Amino acid sequence: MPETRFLIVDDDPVFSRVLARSLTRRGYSTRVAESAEEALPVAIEFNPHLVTLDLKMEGETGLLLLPRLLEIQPDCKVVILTGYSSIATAVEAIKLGAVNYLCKPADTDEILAALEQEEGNPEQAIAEKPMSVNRLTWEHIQKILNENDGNISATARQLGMHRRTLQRKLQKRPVRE
Amino acid sequence: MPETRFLIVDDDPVFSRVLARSLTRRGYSTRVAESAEEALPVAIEFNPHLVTLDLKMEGETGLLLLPRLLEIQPDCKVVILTGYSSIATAVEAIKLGAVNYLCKPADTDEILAALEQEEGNPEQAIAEKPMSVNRLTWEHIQKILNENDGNISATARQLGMHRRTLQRKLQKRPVRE
DNA sequence: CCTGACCTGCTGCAAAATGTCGCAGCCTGA
DNA sequence: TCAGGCTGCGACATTTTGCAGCAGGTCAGG
Repeated sequence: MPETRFLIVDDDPVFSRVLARSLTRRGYSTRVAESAEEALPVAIEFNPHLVTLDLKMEGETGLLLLPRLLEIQPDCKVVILTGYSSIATAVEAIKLGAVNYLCKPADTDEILAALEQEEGNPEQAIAEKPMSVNRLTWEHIQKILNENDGNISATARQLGMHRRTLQRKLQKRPVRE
Repeated sequence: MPETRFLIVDDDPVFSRVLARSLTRRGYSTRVAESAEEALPVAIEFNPHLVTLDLKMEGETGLLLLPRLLEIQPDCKVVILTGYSSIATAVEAIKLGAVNYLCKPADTDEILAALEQEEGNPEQAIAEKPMSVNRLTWEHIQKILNENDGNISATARQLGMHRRTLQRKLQKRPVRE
């Protein structure tokens, strides 16, 4: 079988290494880029079929890289993989052409499944429980932050909360559950 | 100006009515459907330009309705609007062709903004203030509390917050801001 | 009538989150 | 180069929580 080239874009070396090993063992040819800036040239040269892309990285965000990646490699499948997930960025990512959006931690099987999932299946189960207040708050913050292009000060003002507080909230993980 | 037809698909009559009034006041021609089943014939006859679609409804889910709606009206813009949001369904919805995905509670401005976002509308009258986190939280609490017939304990459980905390919050004002 | 299962209000305390100030470094447009 | 806006962060006084309990009330079944 012809090799399948897999590009991992993530600034967490530990995560990247583990994933890369796991993929290599499954027969993929893998490459790792540790930032959006680094990823672009690698993508041009490596010409990957599949990509996992972290959103929150040092420097440029993955959301900016995504369209450029697809411009270069229109056929490659990109799955977003992030620890700071939110509906707002998920919507953005899918609109920009990602084939799926996963929350870390995600194991290799999940990632591959997400990449291979062809068309949307409307079967999705809908959560029976309403969102927790914390979750709702997180989603709202992400959404407004997004609208403000990541400007924390402006977001805090609109949200009627102190910049310091927003800052602290953002450093934490999104609400699990 | 030619009328813009707006279809609201939601099984919460209170919500639908409020939204419909608000939209009518802004010059839209509105119709309401209370279930996915009911929405289809209405859509065929009404031929809407814009749609808000609730995911979790009695009977069929909105996610199943979405593709059929777009089949009938390929040009209409659908925004998903639900209180039971999740990243998984958000991804699905966007893949299936929704232009956006919002978490309830969302006000009329948000909904319209979400619908227009896609249009490459460079204008983007950005400014309407988004809801403050506190207000959002308050609205959400009220809604869940309502669904639970005022049962504080049950509500607290669903909301993932301590009963005592909910209790204290409820004693305070309805959020000044 | 008693009992168990829940709800509700309320008190106290310790832990965690927030509101405030301030400072220094960075950019950016004037 | 300067003014002004953003960002990260430290420190500290306040508030807001999470938790554990207690007493009373309601309701359904035994």
